[in-house]
Amino acid sequence: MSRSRERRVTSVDIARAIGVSQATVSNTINRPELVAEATRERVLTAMDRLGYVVNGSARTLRSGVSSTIGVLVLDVANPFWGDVIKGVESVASEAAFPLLIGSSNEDPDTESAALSSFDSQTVRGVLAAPTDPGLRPLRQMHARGTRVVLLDREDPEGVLPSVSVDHAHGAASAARHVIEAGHREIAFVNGSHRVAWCASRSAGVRDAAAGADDVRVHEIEMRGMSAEEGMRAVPRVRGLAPRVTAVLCANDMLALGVLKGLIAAGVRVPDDVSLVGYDDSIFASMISPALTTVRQDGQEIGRRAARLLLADDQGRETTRALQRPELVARGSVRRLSPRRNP
Amino acid sequence: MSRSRERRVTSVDIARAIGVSQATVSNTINRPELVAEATRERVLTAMDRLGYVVNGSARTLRSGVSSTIGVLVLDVANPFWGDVIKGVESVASEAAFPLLIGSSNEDPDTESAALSSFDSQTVRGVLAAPTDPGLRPLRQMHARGTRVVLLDREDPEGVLPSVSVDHAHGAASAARHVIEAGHREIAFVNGSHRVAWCASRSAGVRDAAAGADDVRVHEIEMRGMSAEEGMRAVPRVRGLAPRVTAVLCANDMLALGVLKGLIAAGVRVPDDVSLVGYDDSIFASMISPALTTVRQDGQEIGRRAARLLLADDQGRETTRALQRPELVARGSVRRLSPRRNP
DNA sequence: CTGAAAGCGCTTACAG
DNA sequence: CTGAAAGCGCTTACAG
Repeated sequence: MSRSRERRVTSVDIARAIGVSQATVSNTINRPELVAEATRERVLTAMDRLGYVVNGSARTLRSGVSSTIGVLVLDVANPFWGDVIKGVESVASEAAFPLLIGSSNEDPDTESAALSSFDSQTVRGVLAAPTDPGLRPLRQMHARGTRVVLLDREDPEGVLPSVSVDHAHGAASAARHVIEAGHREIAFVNGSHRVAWCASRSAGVRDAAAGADDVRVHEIEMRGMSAEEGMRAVPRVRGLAPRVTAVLCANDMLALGVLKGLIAAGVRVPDDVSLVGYDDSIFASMISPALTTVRQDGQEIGRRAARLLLADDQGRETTRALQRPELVARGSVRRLSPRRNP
Repeated sequence: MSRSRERRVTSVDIARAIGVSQATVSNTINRPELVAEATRERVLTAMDRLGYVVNGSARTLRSGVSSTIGVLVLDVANPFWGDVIKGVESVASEAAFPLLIGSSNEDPDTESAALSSFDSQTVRGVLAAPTDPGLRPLRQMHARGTRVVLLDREDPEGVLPSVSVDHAHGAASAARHVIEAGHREIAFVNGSHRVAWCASRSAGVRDAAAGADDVRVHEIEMRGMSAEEGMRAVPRVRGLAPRVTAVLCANDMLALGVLKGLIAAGVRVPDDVSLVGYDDSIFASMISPALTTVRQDGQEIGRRAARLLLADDQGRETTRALQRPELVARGSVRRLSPRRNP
């Protein structure tokens, strides 16, 4: 009835209740092998009966380490990052490590605010997909002894470990797929090059094009990577048509927008123009035509990053994990010419 | 070079550096109006120069309150919950309140583990979408003085505040839409009734059916609510056919699976069978046919819940916010007969 | 195997 | 307006 906020029960309460010292209570939690079986039983029973839950702040303050992990993503509402978080969560919760979440929305100020908030919680480690190209705040935390693992991005200076994706490889495989199908004039609807992986994907596409004859890539750099931005890209794509016969996109959302815009303009996919996305989002196989795309496994990235963070050794061998995205061929690409090599 | 984990700078370091007391440092952070302008300046400058960041554990331990908010969702990887988290995050980050995230995956044990982890962090409050129908752990936390706001669910006993969605209303509007279009034999592919809102939606569908003549609802209760489960439901739906002319689903993912299964079986949507989803997921407008569905705004739920949690008063008036989902009519429902009322 | 004591870094009355 | 002191709830050597 009353909103009596009863005082929380502490380790002293437990100790008093059964006539042992506070140290013994602490030991049965943290070093049970030091405590006699009978004593341990009594402590455990009392903790259960009184509803004891350890005060994490006191523990962290005293021991100097906490078990919470900070995760900084670009956008919590984006399903890819949701998958990454879920992957992290699955390994962290096994070890009973709480997760602190921040979303930078690609704003460096928001990012550094989130990181310094992690810092003041003295997190055990940070998993971060940084926006700030300089990685300054992360390097500082690392220098101060906090473990850091970069997500979906490598450290150019090679000091911070990372779990990233070979974006250039993924984008190149999309480009090769389309070139293989006989396309020669290709548009690439990309996000801003200030986003590291957009730049990598651009490089991948260009590499693939350079490795083939007569291929030309027309890159269109958009501000965002939403379906709306994809629709906005369509007039520019059509300005390039009819020469352009294939459109590559930096993600499935852009591809969705391009598809919608193309259909609205009476352009048929893949009959008139072929289309390739990136992400293999949940809907990619469901739209019509089914979208050819490139898959990267967000949960796996999250799991590997969390394991890397929690590994005792963090040896340099495993320190730069690189996932290879794979092409998922579906119905949105049309073969233009017979294979050149029979 | 060296992995020297330099000791973190503390408020004592700041105090010593400029010859003031620790209390003055603390005051310039927490009660700046008590500190002379000149002193304040010196403290601030020193903090900046030395790279001071407050130790949250010490602060929480001493003051007895922390600012971190625990958020417990059913599944971080589900876009709806991603939206909710984003909404929470947007108001929490304004107030510089860190977010602790837990994902129960609808398992009561995982849920109570996450909650007790929140508990030991002495969170300022908890936003939770509980799986445990008894709400026991949440009531305990509430009794102990922790603020609790239920997400997407009401407290039957009326003591815990909540921000929920009128699921019955949403489901009823989907059913009415289809009845209005002339359908009389309706399948409802639902999740488990142990999930509170699945039960509510079931009630809403039945209510709508009861309000019309000759309408029969065949509910199919699945274990999960993924696209895979939706595909698995198709044989059972077809067992009901050809009588059934419309299929309602508890979410868009199920609808997606049903759609896929139906197409694979050569059933045309909406020509042979009409289909309605729930959520208005990002892909709903993009699939073919565009999915008629019911929209609930996850970000708004998150924002309202966070505001409710942080409100100083938490008066009883605003304490049970209820969002009304709205029907989004698109192409997946076919009108069977002319309107009955001209 | 158990206990007494110190101390982590803050905030908060309380004096002055 | 500023400082000295206590204390939040733990963990951790250290004695015994």
